[in-house]
Amino acid sequence: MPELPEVEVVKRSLKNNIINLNIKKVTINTNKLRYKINKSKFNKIKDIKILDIKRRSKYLLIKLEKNITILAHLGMTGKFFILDKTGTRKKTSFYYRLNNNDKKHNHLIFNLNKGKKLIYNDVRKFGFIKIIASKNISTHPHLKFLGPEPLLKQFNIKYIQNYIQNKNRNIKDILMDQKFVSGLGNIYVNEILFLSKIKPNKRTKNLNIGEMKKIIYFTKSILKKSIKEGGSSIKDFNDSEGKQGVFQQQFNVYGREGEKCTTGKCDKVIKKMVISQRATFFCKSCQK
DNA sequence: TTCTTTGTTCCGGA
DNA sequence: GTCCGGAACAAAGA
Repeated sequence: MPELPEVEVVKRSLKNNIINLNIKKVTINTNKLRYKINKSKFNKIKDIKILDIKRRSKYLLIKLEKNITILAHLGMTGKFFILDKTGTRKKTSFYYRLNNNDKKHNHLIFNLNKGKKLIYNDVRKFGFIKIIASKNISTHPHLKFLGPEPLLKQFNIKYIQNYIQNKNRNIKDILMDQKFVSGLGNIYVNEILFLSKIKPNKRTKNLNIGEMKKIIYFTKSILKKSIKEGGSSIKDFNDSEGKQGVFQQQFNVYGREGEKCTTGKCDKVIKKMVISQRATFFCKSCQK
């Protein structure tokens, strides 16, 4: 369930660990992830240096020399981790929920110089990795229609007002729509609407300015907080020793069906229902 | 065996 | 043509 903050955390970790290394060889252990893997394209990235790592929405962009970019999406359970030359997993923050012995789901292995390996592991294979031309990134089908990054200034009141004009959708649906704003998933949208005190099935035409302001404020603040904490939408975040992380405890509504409302001013219980095809948690009393 | 989980895409009806 | 909601899809664990 990596959403924007988790992908950002992975990006930063990779940036600290593999930039300026060369790709020596790529071992591919599966025919397809979300999409069929084009093995011949991966064969062409031998002896090419990793220049930079970027993020757009929930996509990772590993920029290589020679106008090549590795485009990766983690899907539900995709993760990257790094092994050093002794085969020890590097102590970085981005390999949650990973069993050391789980070689079965190590689908791609990038052998780098200095004996390092970058491994893509994905239990459910809903993620994907593609090789694309760097110069075509903004027009690539996966990226072309993405809405603004929620942490940038383009995500503001005027933008929201303009976008929802003449639309009759519920606010949860539109926040999860990557064309409207890119990078939010089910978990963060549940949290944003709880903090904004707006019911998830509220029609966007019934939102007032104050509510839009709250959505913007809490979207930005919760994403920033989560990035700072190292990514929190992972249910069972483990550190390198396998100890459970503290972050999964910090959701206010997600996964809290039947528990007392966490505002502290309300004695009602968190309800769960399906809205926009996804598990939706909310407080009937606090969210209007 | 069925249900659940996710982001993304596609399709039918209005 | 456009908008909206629902279904489908991927894989695996409970």
